Amino acid sequence: MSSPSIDIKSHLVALLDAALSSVAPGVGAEIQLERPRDPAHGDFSSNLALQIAKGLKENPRKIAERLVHELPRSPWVLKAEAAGAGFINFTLTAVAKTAVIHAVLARGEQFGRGAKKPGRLQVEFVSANPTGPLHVGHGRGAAYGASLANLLSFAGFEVCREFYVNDAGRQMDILAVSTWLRYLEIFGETVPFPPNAYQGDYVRTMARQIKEAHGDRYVHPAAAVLACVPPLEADAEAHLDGLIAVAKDLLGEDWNYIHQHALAEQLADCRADLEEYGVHYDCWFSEKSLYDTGMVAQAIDELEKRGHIYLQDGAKWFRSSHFGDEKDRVVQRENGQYTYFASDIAYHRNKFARGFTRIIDVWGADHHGYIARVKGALQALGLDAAALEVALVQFVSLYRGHEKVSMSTRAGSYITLRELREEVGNDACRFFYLLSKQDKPLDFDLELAKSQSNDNPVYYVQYAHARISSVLRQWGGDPATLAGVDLAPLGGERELALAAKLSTFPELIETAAADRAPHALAFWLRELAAEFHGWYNAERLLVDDEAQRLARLALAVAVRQVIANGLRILGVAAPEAM
RNA sequence: GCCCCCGUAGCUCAGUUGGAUAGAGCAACUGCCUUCUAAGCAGUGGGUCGCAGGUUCGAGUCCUGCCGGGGGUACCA
Repeated sequence: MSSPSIDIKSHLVALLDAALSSVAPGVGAEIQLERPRDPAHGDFSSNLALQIAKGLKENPRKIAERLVHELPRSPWVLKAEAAGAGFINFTLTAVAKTAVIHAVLARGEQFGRGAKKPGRLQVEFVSANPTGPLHVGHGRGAAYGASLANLLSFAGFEVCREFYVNDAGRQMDILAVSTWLRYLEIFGETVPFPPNAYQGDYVRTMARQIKEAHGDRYVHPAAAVLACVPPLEADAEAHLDGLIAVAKDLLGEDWNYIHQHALAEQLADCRADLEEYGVHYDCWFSEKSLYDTGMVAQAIDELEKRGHIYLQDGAKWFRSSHFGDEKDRVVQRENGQYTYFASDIAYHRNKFARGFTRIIDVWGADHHGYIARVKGALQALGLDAAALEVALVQFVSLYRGHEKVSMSTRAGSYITLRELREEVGNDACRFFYLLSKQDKPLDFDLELAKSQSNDNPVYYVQYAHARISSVLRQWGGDPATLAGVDLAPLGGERELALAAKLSTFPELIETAAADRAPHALAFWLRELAAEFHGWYNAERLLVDDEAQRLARLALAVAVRQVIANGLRILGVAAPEAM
């Protein structure tokens, strides 16, 4: 059933309720209990007296004292006292605090897992254009999204992790034409490489691969390519679009091959990168498939049927301004092509059609302007827009020392996620990202990350896990046999505090999941590790007295288990030795 | 101009949805390894919570207005 800590909480509520009906019959109040920050304020605290003081027109401190006086006795409560302005602080007995150790040992990996919750939930994250390697900004979205999904799953939700592949549209065309131009270069048919095409070396790599596989099959004279393309100087974007048009024309069916090859290469690289980073998906959803199956057209038709589409200047507009957006938006251009927004409408409509009851989109902060229009479209389609949550991940600014590293995907001059992982390490990387809330801009100093990689907080947490493992090796016994040991020898302040900390784990999972805040878990684990290290330094675990030794080992194993459970959610390894 | 996010210790950041004397890590300084891993521990110093009002028993937290930083404001994705 529920965790011991929650049982104790409801137990205390019952005690307070009894006292309340004795002190102030007929006065109703929602009894709140919280965990005080300051250990001097006990294990639980209630502001009940402060809440009812106004109605009773009495000094809250006096009410608190009377409530304390009327509290029924309990074997779990060591001390209850009025404090401060009128708080009632509870200190639990050692038995109540150490009970959690047995719970942890009994449930193991499942300790802290929330009860199964109704509904199906989707977390969509990263969803980067497969037009080049992932960069450090994606790394943040990946760390956040993956940890959030794990957290929600552990909290009891059914979760589907999804990557939306933007495999349709202009950006993919630009990648394909960039590849082709590099390919032509190899054969001496040099077309000036546009500054707004993809500059990265990986484009040259793909060009070489195509040459090795198919020789000169795709070569056309540079003069023919440039023949009827608008000049670069006049309009760089028109020039690039002209090159794409010419490429499609000259290559015919072969264009699809180059397009497909570039897509497959980049997507494979992206998947491998994320896998190495410990980020796994249940579903890779293709944007192109929305077009192929007619879902984009259907979604726009549906909007049209509902009367939310109008024609202007040859384009189809969605009346999003009627649904909270600043202005109306084009869904189908004058030239007949659908906009990105159109496929986004179809995509989100499809998410609902697949039965998700809660949809969490993790987007880069630069997309925040899309929230209103996407929600507006859902509403216009008669869907529950409130079921869509958007978590915005703010930008990562990369620094080398004091110098800001400029990041441009097209220019190819950026630090990739892979480079970052190699320099800093996967575990440190993921943990570092989670040490700041995703909705705040992050300055990531590479020099600092490297210099700090040795005392990165992640190692602090992992070290606690390794230390306990090491002690267990020295002890030589089977940790499983500790499940039923007598915990009475545990009475030290640090031991009880550590046990009390463990008992907050299930609550932490609940609130962190509800807040979509995996960073709260990272901070909590650091606190747990700190309490353990403090205890470890103050007391010896492998003492001569057997009863005490076993009790301490049981506590240590429980700590190790909870650290492992937490790190697993964050996608960080829990090493047996360091 | 309008919209969104942010402003907390020298630096990087938390702050339990309005609670008690605002906390960590890093950096600085002082101690602790012949005993289970010193990637550790114990301690010291460090604050006008951007500014000014307001709401109430009580504000870092909620409201309004300024100041400062970032992002957005396309028939791009």
